[in-house]
Amino acid sequence: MPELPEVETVRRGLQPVLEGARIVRAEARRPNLRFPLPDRFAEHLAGRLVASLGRRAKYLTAHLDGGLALICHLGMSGSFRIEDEGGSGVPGIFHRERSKDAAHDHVVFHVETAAGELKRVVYNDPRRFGFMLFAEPGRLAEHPMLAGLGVEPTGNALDGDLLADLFRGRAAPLKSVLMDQRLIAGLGNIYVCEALWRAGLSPRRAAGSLATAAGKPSVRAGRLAQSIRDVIAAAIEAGGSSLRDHMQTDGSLGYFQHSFRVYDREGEACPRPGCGGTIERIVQNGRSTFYCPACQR
DNA sequence: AAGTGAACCTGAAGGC
DNA sequence: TGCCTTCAGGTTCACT
Repeated sequence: MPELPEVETVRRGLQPVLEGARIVRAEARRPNLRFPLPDRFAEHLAGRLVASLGRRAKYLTAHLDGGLALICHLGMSGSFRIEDEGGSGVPGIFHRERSKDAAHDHVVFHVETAAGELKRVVYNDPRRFGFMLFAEPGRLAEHPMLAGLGVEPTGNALDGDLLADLFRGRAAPLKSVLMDQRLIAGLGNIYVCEALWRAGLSPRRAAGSLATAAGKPSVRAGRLAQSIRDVIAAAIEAGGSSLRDHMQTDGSLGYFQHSFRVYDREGEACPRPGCGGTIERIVQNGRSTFYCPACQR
């Protein structure tokens, strides 16, 4: 389920259980996800205290005591859920669904929370595009997985001038450049489509066309930067997007998918007042792009 | 160097 | 009902 807003929602869901908790025992139910799990993965985790949970782009990070950090990526289908130890787990989920799902429960953390409760934190990932790796906590930013990442699309760092700089000289379409994690880290297929619609910019437009002569502000780049920040902030606020009933750590659903303006809306009328266009689906770099050819130029 | 497409893996949905 | 094809929120690798 994971673009940046979904990963941030997961982090916030895990935080109250994991921060200050002791990992009593960890289980790796298979040797690998996308990559092999680290050697002696469960042994290294047993007994550790979780100092804090963080996020960088779409990566979750956990600082553990004793000089160890865990880096986790949810891939395409990864999710965490929290269960009471010995209890029946998430309420409101059909048993049939749960037992089917359990085949993809790949990693289980048995923890004692700061409040002394026993919980299970279960990582489920049918497609296994996710992964977990160890790093040195003081050197997270230099870890190969994180070192090359671009700017976070939240906060003040992302403005029109920065975008114009990043785009300068690039012939590739806006869609592919915005998906490039080395430039902006955390956007994915949904939020790129949504941000471009909000900015009224075509996903096919050459990214370099938003750059201007040095020192001259680009109106379009400024509009795009604002749209990106707005849509990411709104999605985090809504608890992310729940496609295909993907749930948050507590079993509840994010609801930002109801705010999609173009994503997965091929053939529908463009929601921009007075536009009158129809949402189209095209394929760019092997991924679906949804946009309105009438108002996105 | 930059840009595109295939590969990784499983499940859901739609067509026939 | 069942079989087949297509598609899915991500990343990386190979190729032009």
